[in-house]
Amino acid sequence: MSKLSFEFPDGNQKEFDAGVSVEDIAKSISVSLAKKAVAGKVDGELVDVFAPLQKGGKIEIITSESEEGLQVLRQSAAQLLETVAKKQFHDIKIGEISADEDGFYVDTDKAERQVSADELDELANQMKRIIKNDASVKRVYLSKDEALKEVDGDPYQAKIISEIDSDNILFYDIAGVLTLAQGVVAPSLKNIKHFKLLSVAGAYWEGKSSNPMLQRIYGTAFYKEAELEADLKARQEAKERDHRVIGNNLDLFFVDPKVGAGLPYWMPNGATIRRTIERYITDKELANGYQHVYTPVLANLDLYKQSGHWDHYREDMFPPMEMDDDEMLELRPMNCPSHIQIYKHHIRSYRELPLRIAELGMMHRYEKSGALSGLQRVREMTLNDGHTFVAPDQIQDEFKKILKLMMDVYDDFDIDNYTFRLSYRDPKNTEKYFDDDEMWNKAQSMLKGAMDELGLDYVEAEGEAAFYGPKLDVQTKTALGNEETLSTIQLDFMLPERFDLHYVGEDGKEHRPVMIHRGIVSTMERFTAYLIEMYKGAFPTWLAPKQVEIIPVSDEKYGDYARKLNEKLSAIKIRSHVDDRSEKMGYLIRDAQTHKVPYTIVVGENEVKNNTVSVRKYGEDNSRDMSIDEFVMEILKDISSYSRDANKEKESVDKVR
RNA sequence: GCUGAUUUAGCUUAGUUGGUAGAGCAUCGGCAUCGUAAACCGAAGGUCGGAGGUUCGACUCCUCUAAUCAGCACCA
Repeated sequence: MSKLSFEFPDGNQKEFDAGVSVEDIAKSISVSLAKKAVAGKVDGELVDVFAPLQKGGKIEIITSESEEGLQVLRQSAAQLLETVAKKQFHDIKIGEISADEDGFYVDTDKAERQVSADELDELANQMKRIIKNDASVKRVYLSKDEALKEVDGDPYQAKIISEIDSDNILFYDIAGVLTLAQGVVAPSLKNIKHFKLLSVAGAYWEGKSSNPMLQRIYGTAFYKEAELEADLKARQEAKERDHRVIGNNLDLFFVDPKVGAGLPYWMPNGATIRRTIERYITDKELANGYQHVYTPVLANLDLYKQSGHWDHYREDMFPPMEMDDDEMLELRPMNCPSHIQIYKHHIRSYRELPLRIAELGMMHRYEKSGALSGLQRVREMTLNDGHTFVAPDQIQDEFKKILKLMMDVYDDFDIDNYTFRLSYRDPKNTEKYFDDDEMWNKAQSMLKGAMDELGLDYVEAEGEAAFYGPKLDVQTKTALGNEETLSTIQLDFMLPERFDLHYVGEDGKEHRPVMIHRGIVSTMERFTAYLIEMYKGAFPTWLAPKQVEIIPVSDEKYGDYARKLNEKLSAIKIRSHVDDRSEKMGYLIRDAQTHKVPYTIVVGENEVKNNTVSVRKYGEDNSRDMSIDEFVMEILKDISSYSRDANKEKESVDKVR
């Protein structure tokens, strides 16, 4: 029998006979380790404890303590859920089942009616019964033919089996039911003590919308009760962070179904936040060499035919309006063609490059109804858009400049939880994109090269590019954990070609510029939603709709002092307000706190006498007495520094030089 | 768009064997003028998302439709 060599995490090497299992290997170290082992990991791949190993490599024994141990627990729970689902519904079909850092899921398909949320409790009870009475898991290996026979009548399982590259297919026998292994299951189910079935939702088979939709059952599981409870609590808290909830509570925005889905209204409070962001980013861009413009939201459809949007982006566009004189007008889905018109309006010299055109450009996209979500996904949005026209040899430099600007802006907003994603076209589905292999390859490698040169980490994703070029996307997560793109920088060789753009070079000849599309603070809608969730509605002073709430202890006696103070603050553009409603002071303070006003000022007898204010900052329990001038100094400094800690400044900007 | 669920006063929500709706907060009116998270009393406010149907009678049952939510697919 041949020998296999294994290397342990501590560097030790050991040899075993081929066909040895992880359990055997663990036993050779210690019996207690073998007992604790829930799986093994060979060369980075999880394996069942009992699986006969056919090749050696780096080996790790997985116990409940590790990340992978948790994954095994969840996979076990998923496989158990599959078992009870099969017992409960004899005609059920099973699609993909999976476990990850968020929990686990099992895809099901039932002829009559899909599994409903009401049935989750019953399924969970049956899972518990098996864990209690019959927790052992037997391994059964079937040949491919036997396996296909076993899952007869279930096309999804048959498809999965047919794609397995082996004639030795592992099934788990749980309580007398065979389930195809779609991951690694622990030796026993007795560790599944703390789990919860969370919800059901549709999910396309194999993730393709052309395929039938299955019913996905979501759940989660932990080794420790405290961890499960913490997780459930975190899910609850995520809902409290939801920008739609906060937006309603703080009266920031709303969507009226009678007016239209995905068409948000900004209430004065939300509008103030948006206006502050807009002023900030406009000033920032003007200071960085951008020229701000205004261009029409409507244009002749021909413009979007020439740009390629009509061919490649029509699904996301509103249908054109046919006018009396047969002209077709289109609501723009993107601003790039508009800025191209600005570029083309004059003959451009190489001396003007890079030419940076920016606009808070309103666009309309016909988003699928199911995609709409508060301010995160809407049908009318205003993008912090910018297009730089550069000579080919300026691409790298301009890319870096944009990235530096972006990180500078992120610092001002305290955004530090994001990842870079290089988004390429899908090589298998090229008809979605402009057809020019050479340009795609060039643009993609240029982007990658720039990122590598800057030494920044990124992930690469095929099929995420814009139809006209590859992009660098900045990916963030919403409160509910969904990934979304915030900022983006896109390289475009196509539109300059399509619109026959040129500039006059030093040599007096015409040259083709390259376009860089970029959005720094995303759309006003999405960015505001992101900030609401990030700050949990407690906006830093410079962004807060109301910065100061002044509360007189008694309106009759101290109201005048409060109003005079308010005038003084308002005169220097501090967003201040006197709450002179005839309510008890405690009530007014509570109101200011629940609305997360950064500064609450109480004025009464002492303050009037000493010409001072009693200041309570949001998040602090104690109030401080200070003179009015001291307070003005403090809040002005707070606003001008974007409410940042002085020592935190400029850290990430330095990363991009 | 798809699967499932939901839709009751401005907001949050109660209301199952079908007999035309209760509450808290907010609002308004009184009363109180009060030192750091909700004083007290009273009033007004909904025909139960919309349309159609079954029924003597529907918020409660059925059909269609719209929107919202979870997720999938799609995306700033």
